[in-house]
Amino acid sequence: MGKLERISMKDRLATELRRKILAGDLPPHARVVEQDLADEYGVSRAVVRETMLVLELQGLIISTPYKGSEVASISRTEVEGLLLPLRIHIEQFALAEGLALFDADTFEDFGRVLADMERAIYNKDINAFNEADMRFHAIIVDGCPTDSARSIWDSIHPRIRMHFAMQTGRTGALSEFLEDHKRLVDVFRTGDVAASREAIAAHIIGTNEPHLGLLDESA
Amino acid sequence: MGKLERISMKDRLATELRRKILAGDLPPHARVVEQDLADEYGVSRAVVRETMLVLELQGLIISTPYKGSEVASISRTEVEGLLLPLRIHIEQFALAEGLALFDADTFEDFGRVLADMERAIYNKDINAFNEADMRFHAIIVDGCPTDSARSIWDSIHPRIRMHFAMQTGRTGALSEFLEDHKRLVDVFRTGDVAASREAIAAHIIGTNEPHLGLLDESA
DNA sequence: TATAGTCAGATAGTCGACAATCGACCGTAA
DNA sequence: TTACGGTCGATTGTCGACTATCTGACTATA
Repeated sequence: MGKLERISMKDRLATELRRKILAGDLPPHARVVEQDLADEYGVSRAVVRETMLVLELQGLIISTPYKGSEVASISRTEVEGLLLPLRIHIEQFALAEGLALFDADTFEDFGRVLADMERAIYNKDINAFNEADMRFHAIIVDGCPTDSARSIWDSIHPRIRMHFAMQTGRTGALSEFLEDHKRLVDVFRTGDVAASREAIAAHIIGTNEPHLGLLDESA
Repeated sequence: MGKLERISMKDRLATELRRKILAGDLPPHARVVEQDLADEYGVSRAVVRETMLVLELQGLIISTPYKGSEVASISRTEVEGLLLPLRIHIEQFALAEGLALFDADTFEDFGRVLADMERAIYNKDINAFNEADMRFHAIIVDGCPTDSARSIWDSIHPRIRMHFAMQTGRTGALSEFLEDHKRLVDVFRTGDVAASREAIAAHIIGTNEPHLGLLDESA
């Protein structure tokens, strides 16, 4: 068993709950009770509380003192007006600072993610595809030597993903979406920072703006 | 005693520690031990841990599993390339969404902050001035009906403030800085969203860019 | 001497229990 | 009936103790 990595219960639980929220297993406004989660996952409430705090600061959970917590709901206004522009800026910054540091390992990572995307398309597993998409962009942000980039990205990105997880119209365009990522990697390989910044912005806008037809108009 | 507000120990401790960090009482790389804080403030380690988690997600603390935590240090690159642009975008968004909702109460709040700034200048209390400055911008962000604006602002702003707290050259220009805020409020009163967005961007850039002379070149 | 093994102290990770608070329900009286 | 006030269950806030892990020092051995 590859037990090399020592991950705290808090982080594992946060990952699991995030997955559930993004997959729709925990829909917006679903009530979340600390003790229930503690029982369900066999951990203490202290762990659950720290997990909830993380998710709250990432905007996925809203909690009220002595009353409880519930899954947040994200509005279109905040995604399009606030979160997406912030995300674009972060990823552009990460490329400006980090593109020159991309090495063979980095592009191997990209390759693995692209392969996972293909597999997800073959299996028609949209959650797996979304998870791969998230890892794709995480590689970009992690490629930057400035740690806050990843930290801020983490606090913004889940909300965006959650918003679009509520949409259903994306499935039809998955293969086109994959091609878009492949083209991005090609641009990165050239090492051209300005072109890469342009490309990532166009990618994020193009794959998230509803009027381009990748997403439907519901919600 | 005005014990109307019911604020959790976690939040009170977070505020206190943030103040200490920003005031320089806890300088970058200072070691932070949970049990010591628990003893010092007479709370349990659980409270301290949740506090530290908040500060870590806000980028003021770096913690390593089983090893401990220390106060973070912020680089000029990340402030100027990442944090300031993000902050400008957030406050512009908040004005776009919230300016129309500014009412008499809002401007009373601004008035109180401006008065506190004058008092701080009179007392030559730069920490009090900075605290008032933070409240000034918090009013803007809170004026926006989109909650994430404040939540993201909270996760970005402390780092910026921390960076400039390390600088010393600001004192001489405090009165000019106050006038800048007064002019901002005047623009807000006109209700002109575009002008307000312009003004806030100019304000943030102008009061933070070192080359304008408000700050020295050290660090 | 140099290296590996062991131990002890410090510190974070986790846990179960107690205290505080909230909201709903219920009884009573005007 | 309706408003008021008390009780009670559910849930979060806080605590002290136990466990796991890390680090550095000490020791044994080649």
